[in-house]
Amino acid sequence: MNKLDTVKHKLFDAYYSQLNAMQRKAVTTVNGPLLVLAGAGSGKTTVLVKRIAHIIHFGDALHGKNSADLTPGELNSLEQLSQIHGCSPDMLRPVLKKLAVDPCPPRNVLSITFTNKAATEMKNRLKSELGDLADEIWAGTFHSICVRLLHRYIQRIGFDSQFTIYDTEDSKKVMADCIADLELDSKMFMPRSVLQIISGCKNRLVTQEEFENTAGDDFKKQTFARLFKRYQLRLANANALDFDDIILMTIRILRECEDVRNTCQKQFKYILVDEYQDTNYAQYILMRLLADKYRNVMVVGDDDQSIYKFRGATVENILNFDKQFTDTKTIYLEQNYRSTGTILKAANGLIAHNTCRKGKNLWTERDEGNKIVLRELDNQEMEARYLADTIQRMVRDEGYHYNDFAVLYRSNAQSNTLENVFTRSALPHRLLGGTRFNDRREIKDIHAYLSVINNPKDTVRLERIINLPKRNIGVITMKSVVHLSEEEGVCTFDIIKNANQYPALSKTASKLMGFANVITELQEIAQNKPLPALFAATIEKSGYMDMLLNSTEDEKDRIANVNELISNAVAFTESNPEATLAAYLEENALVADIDNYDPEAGAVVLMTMHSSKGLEFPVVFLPGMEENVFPSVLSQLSNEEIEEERRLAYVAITRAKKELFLTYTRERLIYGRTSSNRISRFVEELPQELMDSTSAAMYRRFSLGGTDYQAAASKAIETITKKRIAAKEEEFMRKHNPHSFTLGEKVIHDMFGLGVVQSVKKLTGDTLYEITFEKAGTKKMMGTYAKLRRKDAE
DNA sequence: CACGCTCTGCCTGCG
DNA sequence: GCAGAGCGTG
Repeated sequence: MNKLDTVKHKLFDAYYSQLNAMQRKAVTTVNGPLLVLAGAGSGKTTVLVKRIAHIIHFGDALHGKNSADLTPGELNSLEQLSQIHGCSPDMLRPVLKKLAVDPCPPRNVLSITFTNKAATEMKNRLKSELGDLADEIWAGTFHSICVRLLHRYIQRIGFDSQFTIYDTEDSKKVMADCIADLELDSKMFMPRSVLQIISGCKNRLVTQEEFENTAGDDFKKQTFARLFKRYQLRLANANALDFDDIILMTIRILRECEDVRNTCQKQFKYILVDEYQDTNYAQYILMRLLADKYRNVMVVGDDDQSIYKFRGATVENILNFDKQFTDTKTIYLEQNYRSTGTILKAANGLIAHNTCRKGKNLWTERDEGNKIVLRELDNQEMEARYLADTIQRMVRDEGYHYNDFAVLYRSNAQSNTLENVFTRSALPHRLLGGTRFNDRREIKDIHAYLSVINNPKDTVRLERIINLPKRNIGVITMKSVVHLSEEEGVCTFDIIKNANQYPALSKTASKLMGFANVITELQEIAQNKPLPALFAATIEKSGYMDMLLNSTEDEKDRIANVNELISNAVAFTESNPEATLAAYLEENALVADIDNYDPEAGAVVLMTMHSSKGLEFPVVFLPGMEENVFPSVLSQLSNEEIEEERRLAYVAITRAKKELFLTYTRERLIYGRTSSNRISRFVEELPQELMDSTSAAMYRRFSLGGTDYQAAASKAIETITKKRIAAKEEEFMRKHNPHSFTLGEKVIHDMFGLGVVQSVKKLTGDTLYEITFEKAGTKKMMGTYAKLRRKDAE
């Protein structure tokens, strides 16, 4: 190492004296692919922020080649500076800037996070680190970044740049319509599950055609393929994208348009992705497409905190990163600044039971702290009371505040009892993750009006509001409207506007046109007046407010929420110079949560373990540590799912800074019936010496008493459910697919008579059967062409 | 076309 | 135990 290098290292070590050696390494390694495996509470956000600042101020100052214009005198003065201790970063920065190698303009840095919450935090911290420079950085969620790009380029693949974004509920509505279109049994094909399959395809970049090709003669798959196609068609007609499409279309543009790809690749010289364990395949491809020119891509994540596989995340992204990007440097951040030694040991002990992991061991300089408390309670009511009492006691005797406590549970259903008991005990608490403001019915309704005003092609939203308030326009009328729109090739709104021109609509024409007039009138207001006025007019002229006011039920919450929306419009107009309706709707489509978790609120916080990711609390309670609750019954099928649950437990445990309480009950109400579950395997997997001894004794007793009968019972239930599903599928196949037969089935052929299926060989697009006929011997024939009928043997 | 009754299926959840 | 869907009736 030459003198300059030595001096540089010393100076940067001083500049980053607040960071540990590994964090410093992550911050200063800026060129080339970099994988940072950051354990819980290891200061990864700090690393991300400092690294971006480093890239902007100094470029690759530490490892790049400095232009050799430092005089020996300058070098000496640098060396002297490096020997002074306690130089503040503000003093060092101007000096270090002279050593900068290709510092990067902020507009060429792309920082991707998963949630809006994380994005906001990132932006705030960049702002305080970099001041106004931060405004130019491309920082946001995958979706917000893609939407920005789509606005610029989506017309390149034949879409209108004024697209609408459909949320999950809209998508469900579209899918329900598709299922109805194809006259399918709605019990066989539930919108939710079909959408899950389509989303899975999109996440893995499987196209409709590819999916269709793999379907073979599996009728169910074929039907999914048809629904997939129909769904996309309906979206396209409504000029709408679902959440997955936002990523997908961006990829399509980058793949298909070389010039756009080149522009983007040049634009994003440095790319940083947070929570990389939560990315799916499509997002990986997107990142690749953007990063392929410079390959300056850093991903940060923790394979042990991957808890979103169920929604398409593939932990393989983080596990394989170093194989996908050659000469990746890997840095482990294993020093934890959050939890006590005991809590960390518990977390390490638990996660060690997982097999598929990179392997990482968190450590801390903090002291051991208190043992983990485990308590058995009679039922969920007692459990909630135990939590309330313990919290009250700790506030009274140990100087804690209410906002020091978090209660984390596996499923939202558990929150009910907790909330009731806490309210009764006058314990200040806040419930997170219930119905979000934007998900409330009345808010969705008004947003639907606004969406239709903005994009009349938006049939889904149109159907939502056309009879709300009641205008006596029913499903039948809308069916014929949709039918006409398909026939005439005009959008549904145009049909409604000119309803009197269609004989089929003669009965309801005046009602339809009345509705169209309201929308047209509001569209004019949208053109000429500011947003708050438009919102007020929409609420009035639609008759929505009157509907609420005249309701027989108490709707004061809804009225308040609707009025709140007008204040939102005022706030939006004030903070956005270009406060168009389109901009408002777009922001609201992407902002899923007005997540105002306020640590200062002076209240105990209740939320799911999932939504606690990224947060920390001095004291954490984990109620419901029972098999079939946590791990959930529904995840007991495969080891993979159990490992994901275990990671969830790891996440939950590592939220705690000082104290951790685990509770389980002898009995619990699940789906309205009492059940008794044995203690969670995750409790048994914790090192016993870390547990509070009094409770450990109790635990052993219970554990020995409780055999696997419950597991056996739930297995049985699962088998029954599976059989029921299988039976339904079978019935469906028989009904819809007369050319498909199973092994051993009796069939009738027009010429050969009665036979038995000997073998089934699936070919692309058809199936080859070998059938032994009573009279004609064994024949091979294709399912589609042979005139085979099923012999219903009952 | 609206209302009320019965039946079913149920986790976690970012955009 | 509860919400949402489906079905039958006024």
